[in-house]
Amino acid sequence: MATRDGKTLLTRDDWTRAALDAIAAGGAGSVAVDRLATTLGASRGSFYWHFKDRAELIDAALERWERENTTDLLPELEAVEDPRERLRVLLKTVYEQPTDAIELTLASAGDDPVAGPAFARVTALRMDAVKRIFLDLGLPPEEAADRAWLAYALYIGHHQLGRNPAVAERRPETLDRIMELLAAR
Amino acid sequence: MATRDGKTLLTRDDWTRAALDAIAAGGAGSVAVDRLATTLGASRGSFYWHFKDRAELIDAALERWERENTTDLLPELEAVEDPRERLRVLLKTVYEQPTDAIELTLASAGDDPVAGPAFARVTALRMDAVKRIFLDLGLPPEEAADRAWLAYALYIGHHQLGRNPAVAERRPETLDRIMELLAAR
DNA sequence: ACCTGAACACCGTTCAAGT
DNA sequence: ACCTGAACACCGTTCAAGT
Repeated sequence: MATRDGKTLLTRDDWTRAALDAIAAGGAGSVAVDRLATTLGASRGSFYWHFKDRAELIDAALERWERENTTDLLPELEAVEDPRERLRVLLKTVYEQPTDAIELTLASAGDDPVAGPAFARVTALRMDAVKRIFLDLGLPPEEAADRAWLAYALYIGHHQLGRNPAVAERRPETLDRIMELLAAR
Repeated sequence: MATRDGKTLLTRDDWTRAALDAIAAGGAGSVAVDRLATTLGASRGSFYWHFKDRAELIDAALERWERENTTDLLPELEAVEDPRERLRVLLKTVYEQPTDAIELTLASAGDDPVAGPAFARVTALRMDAVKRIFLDLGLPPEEAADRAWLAYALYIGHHQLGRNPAVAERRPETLDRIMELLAAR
């Protein structure tokens, strides 16, 4: 770790980690170069040596999250042989975990030039995994694709709805019935 | 219409309409008092005579949208007697209409102090209407509530996913199969 | 009653100058 | 190679002063 006058020099990674914390705490909108600089004990100017601009910082942060939360996790799920069980594990995990703020940032990203591409990559990987479940259940490809869309839209919508306390009260206590419906032949 | 030195005096409504346009064009984040003032040919200071702050402006804009897009529209849907047909009409409308930018802003609002309450109100009204469809189809209340959650989460997720061009390509061409699944006994 | 204009704070971005 | 500090633009908010 390089230093100067007893001060630790900052790395690109330091800024990225700080940005990811900020996103988790308050969404992409709350990433402020100014605030991060103060937190890290550097000047705003310093930031621009490591990154082209604010967008590049957010992109780097989301890429890191993507690796840790999707690319590295999917193989674990795919290891579950029985497709019905795989669906159950997936829904349960999704349902029980508190809503991840970064997940929501991505979901709201749409065609945003910064977060949009990250959202598209993550969604493609996951929706394929869900479709495979339905294929393994014996459904024809078209039907499997439809249900993957339904299931993934449910996932996104579920977390979006859960964010609002008043709305969250309407959430079913158990996903059993929904799970049955999704897996129906 | 009051004037002074040949200039039209602005009303609260003028600011609200301008804000709604801005939200539709770029989400709530793109509502800038500064820009609106320039557009309307007034100073920023003038704005603060009509509104307490920026949040109050956005709230007023969303309330207007809410009236025009939910409160006034639901009775029309409820007029459809046959619940199966009512579901079909609802899904078709939702599916065919291009994604409304304000709809997305609301969906991403979560527990945001400004847009959150508007989101909660709209969601409650609509989810009740969807639940009534399933009740009318003869499902028990619990089951009807579950499916209303599923259907509404699908709605939210569908539009969220559709925003991203790469993701939107995976959208099923027809909702027929999903409609069948949702309406299944 | 409604508006202006100056002031202050916050933040993104650039850049010459420092070590 | 990495950082500072000043500069500029953009924007939210306040407020004394104007009509």
